[in-house]
Amino acid sequence: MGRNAALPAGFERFRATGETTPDDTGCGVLHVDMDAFFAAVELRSRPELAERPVIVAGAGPRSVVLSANYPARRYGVRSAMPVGAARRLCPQAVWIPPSRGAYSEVSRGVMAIFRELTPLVEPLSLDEAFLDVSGALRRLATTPAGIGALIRERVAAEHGITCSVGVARAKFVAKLASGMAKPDGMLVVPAAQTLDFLHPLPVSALWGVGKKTEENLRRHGLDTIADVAKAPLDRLRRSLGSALGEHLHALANGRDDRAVVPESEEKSIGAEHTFDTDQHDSALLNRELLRLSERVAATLRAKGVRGRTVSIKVRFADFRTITRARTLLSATDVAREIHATAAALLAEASSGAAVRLIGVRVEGLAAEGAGEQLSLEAPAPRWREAEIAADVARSKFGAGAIRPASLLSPEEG
DNA sequence: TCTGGGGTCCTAATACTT
DNA sequence: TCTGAAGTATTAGGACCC
Repeated sequence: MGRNAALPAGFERFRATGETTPDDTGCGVLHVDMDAFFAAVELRSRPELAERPVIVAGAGPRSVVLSANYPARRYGVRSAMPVGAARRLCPQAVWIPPSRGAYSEVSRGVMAIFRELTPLVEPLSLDEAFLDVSGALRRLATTPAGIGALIRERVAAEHGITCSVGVARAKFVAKLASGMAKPDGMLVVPAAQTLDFLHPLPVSALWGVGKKTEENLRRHGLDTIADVAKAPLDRLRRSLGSALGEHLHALANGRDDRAVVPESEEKSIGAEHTFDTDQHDSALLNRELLRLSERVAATLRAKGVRGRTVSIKVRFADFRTITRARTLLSATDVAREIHATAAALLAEASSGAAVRLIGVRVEGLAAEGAGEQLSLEAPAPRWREAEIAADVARSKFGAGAIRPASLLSPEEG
């Protein structure tokens, strides 16, 4: 998926083909990105649809497009587009509901291929990853572009989907390159030509520049990456804040020494739900809060972590969004506790306005048992044991096997 | 067009501690 | 006891990513 920039004029020289490959000396970073990932996985079992526009999206009236194959994209369909808009652009498309388990499985297989080649694999999502291959070149007796070509062959042969690869000296350049290589291609940006590659591109190509920052930069007369590179650092700091200003200035000048980091600990775990129609009923909102708390708690327990801060998110009918958070005395992975805190936060924040979306998140995560603190509050172990028993039952008999009694109890409203 | 669900990071204001 | 400064934690909101 990712951001797809069409290959600008003159950039064909960076493309690696069967015949020619640009100089990849010192280009230790690969970015690999599956092409139209969810749609591609679905098409493996329905190859007769390959030439037709195919859209993967949920069924709800407020769903958005999760993935669209290239025939659908020719009609202007993009991921994250509301389904209504996609249907108007391409009424003849074939619609497929998402099958998340299948995507996770293919993702695991693809990541396993990467890890056979180098231990330095940093997944960014199910369908893309950075690889640092600089330490693997001698062992594999090849070049970075050689590894990229090998990955493309193996992913296609073993998983029946295509991917695109960017090869560069720095992470964000590799990421840009893979986006421009799409679909089913590979771009190599020679280290010495990094600035030639970057500078003609619009500021929106920079990783971290979205709609707002692009508007801000353009308001200041900065349209291309070259403009940002030449702008005085102080001016960027003033208009963007010090962190973003310094970051973008460095990127525009080709400086990005962020390493490829294989393992990173999760900072938060959450769940949220958008209602098909806006809701006023506080009892219904509270029941949804409990359902989401159950999901979050189950995920926390499955990952062996607990969190100290519970936050809720409420999006009203007019799309105004608020968040409220409360930090507990000790970390928890118990749905009862998460829900009690979330419900209190909702009661304090609620104005009776119609609610479009509600969400629960637990932050400040630490491994189970790490730095545990004695709590003076009523002990939660009983609830925790009950919830763990429910985890076990669900894993044996399916997700619907256990309905939390508390979902139905009158005291919950 | 009418905007999902999972996250991360940054900033600014405020609260708390020393 | 009051006051201020400085450092840290918490909270809220926003931008961004896939």
